[in-house]
Amino acid sequence: MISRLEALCLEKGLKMTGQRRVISQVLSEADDHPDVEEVHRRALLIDPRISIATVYRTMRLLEEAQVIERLDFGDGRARYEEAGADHHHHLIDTRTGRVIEFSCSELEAIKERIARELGYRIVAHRLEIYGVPLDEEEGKK
Amino acid sequence: MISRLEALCLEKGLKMTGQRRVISQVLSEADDHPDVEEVHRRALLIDPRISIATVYRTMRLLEEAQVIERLDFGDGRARYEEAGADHHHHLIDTRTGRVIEFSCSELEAIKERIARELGYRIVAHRLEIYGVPLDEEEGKK
DNA sequence: ACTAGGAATGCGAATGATTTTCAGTATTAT
DNA sequence: ATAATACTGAAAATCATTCGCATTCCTAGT
Ligand SMILES: [Mn+2]
Ligand SMILES: [Mn+2]
Ligand SMILES: [Zn+2]
Ligand SMILES: [Zn+2]
Repeated sequence: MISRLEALCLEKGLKMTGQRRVISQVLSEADDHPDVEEVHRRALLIDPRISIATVYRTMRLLEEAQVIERLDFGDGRARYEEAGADHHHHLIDTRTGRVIEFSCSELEAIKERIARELGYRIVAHRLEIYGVPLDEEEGKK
Repeated sequence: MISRLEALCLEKGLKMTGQRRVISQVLSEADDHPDVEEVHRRALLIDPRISIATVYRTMRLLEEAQVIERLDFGDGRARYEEAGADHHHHLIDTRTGRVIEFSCSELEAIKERIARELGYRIVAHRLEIYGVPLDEEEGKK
């Protein structure tokens, strides 16, 4: 039972160590956007001798290998998610920290058009929406 | 000759010290997106005894008072610009670091619609495009 | 399976941006 | 002018992340 990410690492010819296998598994099983500390915490449950430095190194390696994506939700730390899934963006509930994913082809098209009009080819982009639930608002009135 | 930002600070009832006056002036005169070090550098030209700690404190104060906006272009440090101007986003040239501002009401409308559909009211949002010039690409071919 | 050599790990120290602490100083209302 | 209070500079503290280095682990070649 090798994880999706482990398979990807093998394809890319990365040396597979025990800790990389564990971290790959953690990331393959994650359906959220964990930060490094959280990945480390989950990795320790599988193998209690993985150091945080190795998690940092591995996250960077996987990011450079394009198998995971680094996100930034405005607090100081980097969040990660498996790459390759459908392109999407995030709406962050500022009250609870809950993250909702969304995608919108119109948005992507407009963004492409804007870059083209400005004479640029897009190499990356980021879009995040921070919000509060509408129903909580009603409650206040 | 009090600067725009100084006027805003006075309106908000902030205590006006020499260093705040200087930093307000620097920010009022800026037409780019300086980071804290750069604001400090420019402030020192006006008054050479302003400490970087005070610049950090004042930037935070001004941000909380909503007279400036904090930006994040992906490198580790915060950038700032005067708030209140027309809402816009940024395209960052990854080769040169050049920043191009743009705005697009369609984009804003779609973003509002998405949030509403997800049951949220937007309290903040960010959109940046990172790109490389099209003409440089042609040159390569 | 065995081994050599290069790469990866764990630990702690180093970094870089930002914040905080604290003693001294400036600002504002009286 | 004075007192109360907020602000400042300098250095220490934080926090996330990276690095240095001695040790250990893979993997290709035997
Ligand atoms: Mn996601
Ligand atoms: Mn701008
Ligand atoms: Zn997109
Ligand atoms: Zn916008």
